[in-house]
Amino acid sequence: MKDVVVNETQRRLLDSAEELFADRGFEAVSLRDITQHAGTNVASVNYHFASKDGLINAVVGRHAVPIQEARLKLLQVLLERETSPSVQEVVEAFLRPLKERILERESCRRIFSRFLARMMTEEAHRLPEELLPQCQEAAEATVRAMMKAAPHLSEWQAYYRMKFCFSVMANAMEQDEMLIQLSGGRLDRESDWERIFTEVVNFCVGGVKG
Amino acid sequence: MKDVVVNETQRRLLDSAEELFADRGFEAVSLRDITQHAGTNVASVNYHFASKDGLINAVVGRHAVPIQEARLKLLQVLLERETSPSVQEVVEAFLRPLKERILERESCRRIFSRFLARMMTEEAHRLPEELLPQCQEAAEATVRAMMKAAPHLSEWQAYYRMKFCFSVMANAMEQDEMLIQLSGGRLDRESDWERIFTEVVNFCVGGVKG
DNA sequence: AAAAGTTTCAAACATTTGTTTGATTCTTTT
DNA sequence: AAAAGAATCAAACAAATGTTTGAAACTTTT
Repeated sequence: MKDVVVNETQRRLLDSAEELFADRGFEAVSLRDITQHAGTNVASVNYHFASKDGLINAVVGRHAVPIQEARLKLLQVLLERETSPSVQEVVEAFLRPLKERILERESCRRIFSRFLARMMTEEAHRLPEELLPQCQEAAEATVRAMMKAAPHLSEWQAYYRMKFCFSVMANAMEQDEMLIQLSGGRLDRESDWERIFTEVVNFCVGGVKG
Repeated sequence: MKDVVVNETQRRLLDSAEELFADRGFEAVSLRDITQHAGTNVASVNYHFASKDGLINAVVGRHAVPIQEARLKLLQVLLERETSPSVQEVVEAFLRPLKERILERESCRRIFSRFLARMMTEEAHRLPEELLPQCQEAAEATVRAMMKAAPHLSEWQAYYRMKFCFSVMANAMEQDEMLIQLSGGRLDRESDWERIFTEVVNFCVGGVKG
């Protein structure tokens, strides 16, 4: 996963793709939409990223890589500390890096939300190989930290609860469109991300302690 | 949402579609795949369900309608009772009907998981109109019951926590493919649904109490 | 049994999509 | 400045998809 962008065209393609994907979803955006927005030729995507899938993975990777790095760093601090971490600390180490990134770049929220959903709509629910090792590493660290914080959990339980935490976070990242629709207008569009994140953490901490 | 299937062809189409969609996802399955599997003509889908989307909604609706009915019935019992329900009771009323249905018909699990993900990959994250009123009704009842069980929650919080519960349930319903991949084989394929559901409820109860 | 209706069917339609090609321009190396 | 390599481009490719059509077969009503 080399995230070094050597070429200006590559950067423009990534930026355009990110913007359009975030807005309309991966399938709804054609290569022609992207290249037009980026002011390049249709062939440029295949030249620089091998395929549309390659482009999607690159767009996601640009966020995922630094997030996973930050996540791992925070978790390692907790793991190397002599005193056991609290559940709250583990959950925050797991979720904060994603939250921070979203604060910096709003499109990251919608890209991730769409990317995760996309994994589920496809035939097999699999992470792209380029991202897998880092994800595994972070997942293992999270599980280890979680078991240190809540020793009553089995490894199986810890994996599932990590997954649950991630589910909550992922779904919280979605446009709240659906919640507005479901509440029939009782909920307005005014939910700021900071406030939602607090709810996410509270829910997950409660859940992990379960 | 008329779920009365008058026609034999309609039933065959729904059954075939459900099987194939569950296996491969909505996009990956073509109308030709479905009609071939059902032994009907390509045009039959458009004749009986107006469009592929109509077919998808009908497949989902066949499960969603009875689930929402059961959910509402359970919640109404809790709401009409003089003593306040416990959080556990509310969470179970909310999640059990879905779980039971999945036990009866396994494909329901994968269909729902895929359907929800599909909503998120699409341009706007919206429920189909046919399903909306029932979903709203059940959502409102859930929120009311949840606020009765945990009076410290605001309406805003209750809506979000309901959403979180649903997220956890929905993601738990996925193939655990991803978790196996993430754990690098430490988790085997042996996670039975009953056990997972218990975890889901525990997590959600902890989360709602938060 | 004729008429009206519903349902089925083979075939065609109309687009759209990601991808490849092969020539051309630009950049770097020798 | 010549040669080699990298990047861009217009155009064509190839294949799949949901949808429509209009006639034929079947069912129900009169």
